[in-house]
Amino acid sequence: MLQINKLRENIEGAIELLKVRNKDFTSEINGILSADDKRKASQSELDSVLAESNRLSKEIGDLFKSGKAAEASVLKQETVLLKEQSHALKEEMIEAEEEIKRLLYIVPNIPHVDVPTGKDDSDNKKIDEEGTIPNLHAEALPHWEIADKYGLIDFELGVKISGAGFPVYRGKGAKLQRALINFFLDEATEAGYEEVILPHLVNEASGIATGQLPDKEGQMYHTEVDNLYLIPTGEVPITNIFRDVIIKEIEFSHKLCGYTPCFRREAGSYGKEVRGLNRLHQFDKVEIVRVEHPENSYVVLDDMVEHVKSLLRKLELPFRTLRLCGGDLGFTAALTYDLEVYSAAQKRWLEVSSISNFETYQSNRLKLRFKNKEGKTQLAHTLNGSALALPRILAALLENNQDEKGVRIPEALVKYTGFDYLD
RNA sequence: GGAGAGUUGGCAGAGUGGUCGAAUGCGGUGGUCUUGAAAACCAUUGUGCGGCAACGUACCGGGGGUUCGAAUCCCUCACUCUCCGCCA
Repeated sequence: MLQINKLRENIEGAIELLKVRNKDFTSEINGILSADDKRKASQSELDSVLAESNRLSKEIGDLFKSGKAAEASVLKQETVLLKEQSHALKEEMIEAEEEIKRLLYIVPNIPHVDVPTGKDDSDNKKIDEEGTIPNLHAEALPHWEIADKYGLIDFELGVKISGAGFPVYRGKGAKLQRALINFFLDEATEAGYEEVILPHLVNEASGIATGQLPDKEGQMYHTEVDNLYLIPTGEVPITNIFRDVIIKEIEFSHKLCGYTPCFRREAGSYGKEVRGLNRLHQFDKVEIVRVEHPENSYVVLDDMVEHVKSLLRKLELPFRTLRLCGGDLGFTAALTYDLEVYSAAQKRWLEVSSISNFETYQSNRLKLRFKNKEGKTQLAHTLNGSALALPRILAALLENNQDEKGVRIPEALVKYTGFDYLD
């Protein structure tokens, strides 16, 4: 959520930048500011009432000790009124605080100046494109048919065990999956990220801190009995490592990576968009997360994009980089780059990574701070990205590398798979 | 799942209802001493909110209550630990 004090420094500027999201937040922001004024006013008043009441309590204590019970009970009368006042003021203050919170939860992050205008994903700005799109032979198949033909994935079996969107990987398909996970983790570790293995179910506080709750409750699977949520992305447990943490400035930067399965309800998805591996309820992903000094975070964002690009190059996949436009930018992000690979048989670009700088939007909810040079606590910047999400990578690998007899495994993966060709 | 114990500042660990934001030790930071370091000694060292500041106020797991006054008493929830049971 946004920082009220920062907002005050440039109210018009914030409203202007938010317009890139195709919505006017003037009334919400004014609401926040006036509720904050109200909060301050009632708190000041409350503080002085409490100060008076504390003073009286001390006096009463002293009087009792010196045996002046009669005088003490006179003072007691006075505290009754103060108590009533303080209750009323506290209620006022809490009311204002709740209003602030309610509004802060519905105002998204302020987009970076570089965020292009646009309505939806068709307006995302292409930054670059690399690799060559393969010319497939006449009988080229989409990945779900390849997966079926060579016994790599059994979608029907997944339906039997769980339901649609829960594929079963078998044999070399499973091995390939594990190879990709190991490859991504090794590459991230090589790049200086510390690997972590974390819980796949998280509590409510974690969901709130990274912004999935309360706004996107319907996206997550929820276990009623224990009140835990299945993670929709590794971002949630990894970033929550830093909840309620004050780090020392010299401890920048933190670089973490982790493999997790991701669980998404994807309510409302249907049709060819969700065919095969395109959209699943459970999928595997390696996530990279960074906690950075505000001065460095945009350099770091580029560095993360570079890392992901290097993975795609090693996998020999054609890809393009997009800067998300205001209409497509996630709620909590200030700037996001998407990387898409070309899936040659489907003739579609598939999003395989989304890399974002959240600036202080997430850290404000996380209470993730650092001590700056003046010794003051200040919010750190958080960033994360997929490096990478597996299913669509697999889809592109299968489709792009197929020939009449089978599928070629890219060189970089062979030491992980132990085979270089699927047939 | 059953029985019991506990939750205090970065950590360890005191705390009779008022003088407790909280002893003490360790750690951290600054300094003295030293060629340098260690040791020793001195000082300092939680977070939020309001305030230019002085200062005020809140926070001793969360929430509620009793009281003029709660870290301390009561209720409730969560979590942790120990023993027993079950179990990969």
